[in-house]
Amino acid sequence: MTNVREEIILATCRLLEKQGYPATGLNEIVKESGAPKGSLYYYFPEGKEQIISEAVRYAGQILVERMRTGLIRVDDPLQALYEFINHQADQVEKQHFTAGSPLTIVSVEAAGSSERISQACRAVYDQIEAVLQERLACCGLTEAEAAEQARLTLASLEGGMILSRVHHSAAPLRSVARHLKDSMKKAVEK
Amino acid sequence: MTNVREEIILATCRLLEKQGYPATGLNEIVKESGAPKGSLYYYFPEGKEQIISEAVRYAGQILVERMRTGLIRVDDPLQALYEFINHQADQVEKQHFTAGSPLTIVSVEAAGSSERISQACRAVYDQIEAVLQERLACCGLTEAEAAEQARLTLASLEGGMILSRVHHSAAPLRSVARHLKDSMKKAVEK
DNA sequence: GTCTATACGGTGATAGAC
DNA sequence: GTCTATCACCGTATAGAC
Repeated sequence: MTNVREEIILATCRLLEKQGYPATGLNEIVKESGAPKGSLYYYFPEGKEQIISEAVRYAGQILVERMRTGLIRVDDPLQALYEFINHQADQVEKQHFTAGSPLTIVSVEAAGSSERISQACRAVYDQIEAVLQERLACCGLTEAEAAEQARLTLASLEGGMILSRVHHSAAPLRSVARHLKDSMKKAVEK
Repeated sequence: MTNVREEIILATCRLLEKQGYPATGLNEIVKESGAPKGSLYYYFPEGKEQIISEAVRYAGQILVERMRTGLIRVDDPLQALYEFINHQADQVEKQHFTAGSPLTIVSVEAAGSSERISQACRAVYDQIEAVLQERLACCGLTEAEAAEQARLTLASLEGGMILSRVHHSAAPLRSVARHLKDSMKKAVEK
């Protein structure tokens, strides 16, 4: 992958987190990336859908990897998850609450308009659930229980991101972190 | 409020749930509403931001009212919440997973671009939290505990809506409903 | 209140020179 | 690989007749 191509993807990711899919124009991407104007359709001959799809995959890959490594840095899975979400809250706070990977916003926007982009989003979500499930299975849950908990964790996380963004405050995300730790601890102990 | 004005608001709500804020054009609103072309800027002289803001407020009002009445139809607050979320899941299912009030998508999209619309979204979220908090307080929680649970419930709900939309399945939302009932029951009993 | 016409800029996309 | 020019279309918004 050449440098220019990657710059375009990175710039697209940044713009998507802030503005979403329809609001992000190709001209804007060119400007933000600093790429030569003629390069867009050279590297992405299938146009906007291709660029957005690849950006979602790219950002998703990074997020999944960050989760995977983050969740094994601490022995206790629940404590690890707690710290990971709080770390996410720190990041979002630093970036003035416009951040959190393009995933949330793009998946909602593309659900009805682009099957291609939707599919890219779904793939990332599935990976995230898989990572969570694998890590939560270490708590002594059955596979089905771990899968269920993973999905619920993901839902809370997404909701927390939204509320933090809307309220311009990291508090909702931190509430989610605390609550998930406590409630799952009880679920495991029972 | 004249009929035409209301039709415009209603049409805007429908389009917003499907497509979001930047993807919904004024021409599209005119067409969808069946309103006379000349009426848009007559009823909404401040343009697009005004239309969207009012649509968010309108849809939010309906949602809040539906929650309020839904949550008191059953004696047990937790059971009432459970049934309400499942009812939402039914609705979303019927509308091919493009529905769920314009709130989620617009709040995320407008967070960085329109303070006016953002504020309208925040106001609705605050009302929803208030309704939840009031109802959950009946479980014997302190006011602070009820507020915290209300926020967490809202986060799970939002996340569940997103996942259901992305997966074209009501399952995530139903998981959220079940889990909230169970986990809060334990929290109350302890 | 509503209609038509239009201004003006932006959009995604393509063609062809270099 | 990149640039420039250009396409047809869309967007929001406004003006003025009726």
